[in-house]
Amino acid sequence: MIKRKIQPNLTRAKRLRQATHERREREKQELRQLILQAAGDLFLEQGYEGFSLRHVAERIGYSPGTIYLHFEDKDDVLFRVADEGFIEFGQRLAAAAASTDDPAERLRALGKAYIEFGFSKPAHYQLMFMQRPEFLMKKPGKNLEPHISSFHTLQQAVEVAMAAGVIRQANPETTSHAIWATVHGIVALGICMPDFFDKTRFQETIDICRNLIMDGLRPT
Amino acid sequence: MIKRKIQPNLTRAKRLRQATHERREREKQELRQLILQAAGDLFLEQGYEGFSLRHVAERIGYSPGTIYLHFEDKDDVLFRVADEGFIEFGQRLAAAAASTDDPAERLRALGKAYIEFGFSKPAHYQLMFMQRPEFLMKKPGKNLEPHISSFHTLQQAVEVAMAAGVIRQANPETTSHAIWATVHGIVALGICMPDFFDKTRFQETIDICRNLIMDGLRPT
Amino acid sequence: MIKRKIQPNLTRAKRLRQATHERREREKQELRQLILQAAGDLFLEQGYEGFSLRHVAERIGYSPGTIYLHFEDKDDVLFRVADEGFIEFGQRLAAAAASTDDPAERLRALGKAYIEFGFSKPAHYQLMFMQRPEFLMKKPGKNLEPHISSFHTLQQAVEVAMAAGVIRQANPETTSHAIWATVHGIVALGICMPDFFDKTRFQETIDICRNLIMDGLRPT
Amino acid sequence: MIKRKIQPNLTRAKRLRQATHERREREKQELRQLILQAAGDLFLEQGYEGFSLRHVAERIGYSPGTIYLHFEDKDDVLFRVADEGFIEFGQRLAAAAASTDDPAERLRALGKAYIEFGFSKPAHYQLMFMQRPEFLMKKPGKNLEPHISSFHTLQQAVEVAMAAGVIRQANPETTSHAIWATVHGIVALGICMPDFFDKTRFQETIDICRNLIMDGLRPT
DNA sequence: CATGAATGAGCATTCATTCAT
DNA sequence: TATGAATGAATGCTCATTCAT
Repeated sequence: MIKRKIQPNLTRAKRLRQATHERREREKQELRQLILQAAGDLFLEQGYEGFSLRHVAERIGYSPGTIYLHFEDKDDVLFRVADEGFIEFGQRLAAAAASTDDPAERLRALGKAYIEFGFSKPAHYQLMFMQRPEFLMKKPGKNLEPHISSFHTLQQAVEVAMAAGVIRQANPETTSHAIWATVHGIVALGICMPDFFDKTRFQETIDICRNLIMDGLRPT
Repeated sequence: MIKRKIQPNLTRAKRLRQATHERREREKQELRQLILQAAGDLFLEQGYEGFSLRHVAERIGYSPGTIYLHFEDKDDVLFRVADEGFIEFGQRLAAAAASTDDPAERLRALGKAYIEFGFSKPAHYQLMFMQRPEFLMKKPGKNLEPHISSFHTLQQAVEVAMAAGVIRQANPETTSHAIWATVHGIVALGICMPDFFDKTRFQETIDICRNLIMDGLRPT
Repeated sequence: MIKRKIQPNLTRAKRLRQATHERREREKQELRQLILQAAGDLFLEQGYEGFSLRHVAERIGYSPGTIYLHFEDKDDVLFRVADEGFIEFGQRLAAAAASTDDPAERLRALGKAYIEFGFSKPAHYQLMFMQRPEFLMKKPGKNLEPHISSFHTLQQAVEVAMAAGVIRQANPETTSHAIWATVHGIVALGICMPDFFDKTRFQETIDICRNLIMDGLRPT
Repeated sequence: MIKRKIQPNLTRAKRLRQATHERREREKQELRQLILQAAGDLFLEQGYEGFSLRHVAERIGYSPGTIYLHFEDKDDVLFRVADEGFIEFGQRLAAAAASTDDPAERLRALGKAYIEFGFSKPAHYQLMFMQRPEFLMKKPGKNLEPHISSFHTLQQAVEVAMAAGVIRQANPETTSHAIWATVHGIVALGICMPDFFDKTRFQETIDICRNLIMDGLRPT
């Protein structure tokens, strides 16, 4: 009798604890996201130099110490911001690659996706490829793909395009790197010197670059 | 008699003062150069945020205040580092342009010079085109050409090449920008991720990029 | 049963938190006061230019940064010192004005209070009326009276005395200013040149000044 | 023969040396004055805090070190600025005292002169009586009257006025101090809070103060 | 006499990080 | 889990002063 009475109680307590734990976990993740969000914003507004954990904390209404409950240190915050960027970057590239079966079209879609990512998340882009390039090689955690793997999508598309005779035969890796350099150049200049290029003129420059790649790699 | 005696004395004194002045001026310039040199080195080693005037001073064995005898403030030091870069950059491009009369060859020479500059002066390059892009638009002093004028050389070469039918007709400005973006991409990646690209593989990538430009712009 | 048990616990916790919060608040105010106290002392000892936040911090045994947890910046510290002065100043004048109903006596009481304030808080007085006179016009915070309002007490007493025929009819504002100037002169000299006036002689000088005002303003 | 020839030569040389020495002395004094002039101006513009020898030197186009050839240190420069002030102050008071034989009129003239000095040389006045009051007691040099002696003029006028029955019998020293305090109050407020008192209103305040003194001291 | 280079000390301020509560 | 107080180190910059030339 006593058991029966207690057992369900225990179970209920267990469930409660479970639920509490879940809620806490969720809240924790939410705060984590809040921090990363604010960090990205601040980084965009103030640049690498002006970025400080104090400001991030102030912006989200928490004390500076709180951040250390969710991240190891300042560098970890930055790395996680970049990490988010790499995740979205990978998704966008994957989506672009999957959007068509035509090898040439796929290359164009990848370039477009790359550039759109850069301009839609300039803070992340700078962190990922300009300010802290070592983040690219760092594994974000156990059992997680390294950031660099985002580039496999591009290299695979290049290999397919070569096989299909759309672009000339060459080392697929260096060819991918050349394409990467070109789109990176476009994005980097566009982000760093927004005043130098006016919008319509810049789109024209992008178009030329795309032709550069597509025509320049055409089989002879 | 007296005159004869005194005159030479005066002249000698004059010469001495002149010589002293010249020596001082030379020493001053040397220290100025020393500071800029150390600043560039430090910038390269520590990155933009790790860069501080105190470290520069320490490195050259002077007190922090001394730097202010030669430069207005921290930003002035950085700007002068960039300025030096722009001067050499302009000279290298000009030399490349003058090295041949063949329009296509000239374009290749310009690209080569650009890339070589970037890799030989990576600290300067980062400052000029990545960390402080506004330096590009700033005039270094009265009666001095603005930094941006370095690009005229490229644009002129593009115009000549178009006129000669070496590359396809298009807006010369946006075409130049596209070429710039491509070479910038190469240099930027190469500087930021030296570990990612090994040397021989990277030269291959550069070659592909050059072909990209030359073939991609070929008249249809 | 459970409820009864938990409720008191919650309440106790609540009380604890409340108590903690109050203690912290108290400690915070105490440190704030400690800083202001030390700042006043240091200001008095070293003068305006010798005053530095570092010294204040050192004197109270805290690190310089700590001061910034309690005040915005150096100027804020000085302003708050002056602010404290203005508060006490206003209180003393108000008490003096309320101390008697006789208009002439009230004027005398006000002068006495003014002078006593100046000599009891010389650091504050200097800040308020000599070194940073602009503090007089600055409002110390939202919904708080501006410092200048401390003078209304004097002007009102002057108006009352005029109405009562104790002092001659004239513009009450300029008359107040003249009285202010006289007492300010006494205090300023007394503070700045403590060695010049010995105590008993100085009290005599003060007496003469009081007579100056009371007799000099007597209706003709 | 030889002697006759040489003697005049020597004399001429002597004269030349003498003349040179005089010119140098004159130039030296001129530079000294230039420094003091610039120091006063700078002090007026920038206040006590903002005053620096570097700025003085820069303003007159000399190097900072040069000032040390003419003054002992920063404090000496300030003292000499004050010294100049005391000299002019004494002269103005003396002139005012000599301007009339009427004892009452003389007191009025002295007050007027004091106030006019304060407002015509506010930088000097502040240094002399507010920022560095210890300068008042310091002797400017051997065989030179101490600054404080400027006040004898006032005290003598007070004694004469008392003897003539224009003001009431009392200790002449403390009576002088009371007068001093009143005019100092006027000048100090007028200098420190120029925005607080508008011009015409302030003249009225001055008038009241004069009446305060003249009427307040009238024999009973 | 005057310079100009140099110093060393000092200051206001910011920040990443720690830790008791 | 979160706070908030505190620190210690760092930074850009200014200045009085010295000294060889």
